[in-house]
Amino acid sequence: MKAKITLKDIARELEVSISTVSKALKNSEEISRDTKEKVQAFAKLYNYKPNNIAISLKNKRTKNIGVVIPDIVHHFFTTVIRGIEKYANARGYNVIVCLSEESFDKEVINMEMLANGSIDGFIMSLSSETQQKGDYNHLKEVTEQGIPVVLFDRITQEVECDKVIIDDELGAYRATKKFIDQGKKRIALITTDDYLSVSKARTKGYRKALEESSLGIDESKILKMPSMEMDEEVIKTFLDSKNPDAVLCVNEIFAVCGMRWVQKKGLRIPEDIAFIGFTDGVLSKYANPSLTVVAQHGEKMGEESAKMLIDKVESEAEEETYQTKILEPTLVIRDSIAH
Amino acid sequence: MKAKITLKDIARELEVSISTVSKALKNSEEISRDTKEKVQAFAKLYNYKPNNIAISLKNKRTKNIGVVIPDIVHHFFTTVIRGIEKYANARGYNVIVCLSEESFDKEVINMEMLANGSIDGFIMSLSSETQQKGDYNHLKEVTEQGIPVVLFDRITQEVECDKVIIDDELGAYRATKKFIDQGKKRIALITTDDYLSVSKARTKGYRKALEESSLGIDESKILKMPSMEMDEEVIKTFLDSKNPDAVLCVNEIFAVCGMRWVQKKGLRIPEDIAFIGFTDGVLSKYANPSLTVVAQHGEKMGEESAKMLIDKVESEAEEETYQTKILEPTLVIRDSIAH
DNA sequence: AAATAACACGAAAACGGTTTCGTGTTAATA
DNA sequence: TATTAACACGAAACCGTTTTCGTGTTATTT
Repeated sequence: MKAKITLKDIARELEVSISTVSKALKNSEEISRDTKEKVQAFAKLYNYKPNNIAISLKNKRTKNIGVVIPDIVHHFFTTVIRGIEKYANARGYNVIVCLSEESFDKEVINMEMLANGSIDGFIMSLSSETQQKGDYNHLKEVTEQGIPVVLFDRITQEVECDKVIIDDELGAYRATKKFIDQGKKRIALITTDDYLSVSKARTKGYRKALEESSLGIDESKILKMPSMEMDEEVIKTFLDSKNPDAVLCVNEIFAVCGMRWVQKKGLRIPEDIAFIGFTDGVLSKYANPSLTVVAQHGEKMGEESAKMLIDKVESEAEEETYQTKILEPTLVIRDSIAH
Repeated sequence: MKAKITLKDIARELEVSISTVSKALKNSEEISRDTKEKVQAFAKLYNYKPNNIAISLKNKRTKNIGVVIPDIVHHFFTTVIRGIEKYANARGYNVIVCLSEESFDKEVINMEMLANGSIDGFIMSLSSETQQKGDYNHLKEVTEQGIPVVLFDRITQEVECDKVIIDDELGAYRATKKFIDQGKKRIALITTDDYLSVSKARTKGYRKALEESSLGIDESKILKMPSMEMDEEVIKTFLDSKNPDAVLCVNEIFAVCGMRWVQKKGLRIPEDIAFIGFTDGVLSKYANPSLTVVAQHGEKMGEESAKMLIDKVESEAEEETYQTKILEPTLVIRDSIAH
């Protein structure tokens, strides 16, 4: 086992000072060509690499960014991470991933763990519990400490920071409009409770489209799933009793479950009943029939978030100006609707 | 913006030395009760938290572990990360995720980035390119530097380190056996090229089961997909020409595509043709019909890997003894086979 | 020959902690 | 009263860098 070599080692071996070695390796004008060559050759020979931790301590920059998300086993978040990772890596940053698992406490603990020097900034999406509680003090604390934060997707207006979202309302609006244009009359919505910012926005878009049409809103055709957990029975009962001819779902899973059930009953998709979901994940692509979805462009979202964060981190100026970037959702047409 | 407070700040304010503050906060016996109370109260009031970087530099432990995987948008790897994260977090470690994206170069670069003090150890799964090249010098280098490494799933025998795998051969064997027991006669295999350690093992299990039976092996019934990318046409042609009555697939996607195609042709699943895949992901669960799979227990694998790594990191002893943990795969029976 | 400038390098502080060892003060002992 | 022990704290080294500033040596200028 050959241990890592340090500046001190090189200095001792070459009988020069540590500062000389440091400067020589940085090709400083201060050092003679002879010495520089000697030092650099030696460093290469012994594969010298500066210690990241020491550098971090010195310039108070870790080149790490902390990502706190509710759940990683979720296609959307996974793609966001990929976007973040790719972009951050290209700019020399590493990504520390923490999972809140939809828990307020874990979110707080994770942030505290990272906020003591481990990272230069946060990218995060709020846990459902946090959104329910409406307690954002942990966020306010880190921003007050001068640590930049970028919120994405599940955000709140109560924290002043950069944000990246997709226009969920618009996405739902367009999807619903699509149904209306195709002559669907009994358009249902399967969503979750309103405390999730995204579900709320999607419901709003759904309502808006219906209000603008001659159909109007039938409150009974809106199913609010009590939890994030799947409960197939609830969906089945809902579909059986309301008998919709089109269903908008706030995620893939609700849609796929719904499709499976109505097919079992002998209905044809999309002739008898059409489906549109949210999130362009593997499920939608490989479902039978393949599912039309409102794509959220997670990877793009990750990139944008990372860009905003790193730009802020690296900007000297302490501007107190924050922006919210709104990405446009797009409808990915597949076989679960007519086309 | 209130900046973070340091030991020095407390010392100045309270007119004691830095060492006294440090000791007082650690409840050292050396310090009088009076002073301790005073310091602790002050620290709490100003919400003092030690700087992680400084501590890391001092005791040469970062409490970070580096995870390098080929792809994060892949259910199996995602569950592994979750397992790692949960376990590591419980023991006070953070997880830095790096993506090799199946590229040898990125794998090397990522490891070099992290190996300079940023992490205490690696958990990784080899990129396909690395397995193809058979070049493991980057791994050998870090282990020689004394950085512990745990390889999982996609491993190699050429590097001496701890390993966690599932018994892929056994999984494939059992799945194939299942087909045989159910009276299937034309059992096909859809796999990838052999350079992936897992595909190789699975193929071996498939062969073993057939050899033991009266059926024997029909080489033409083995389809090696040229790349990781999906190519539906290849699968369709294969299924059409070989007309199998059972198909074992090394992942979910091959299986789901196959199912969709044969259903379109009017075949019944599982009566006319049965399917078993690998990886117990969302696809299998929500496919139509739901897919029987060999579950790989990614989360468990992640936990085990994290446990092995952290144990090694924290063990003072420099034992040069490595173990390979083999997890048992289990068959998750769903509607794509008779039961 | 003396003054000045350029050059090449080293000493030391700093980042924020931990830890060893030394020391001045007080209390207990002989 | 002199000696010793216990107590409470501080100085300083250390982790591995970066960076400022000072300085001795040589080369250039007048």
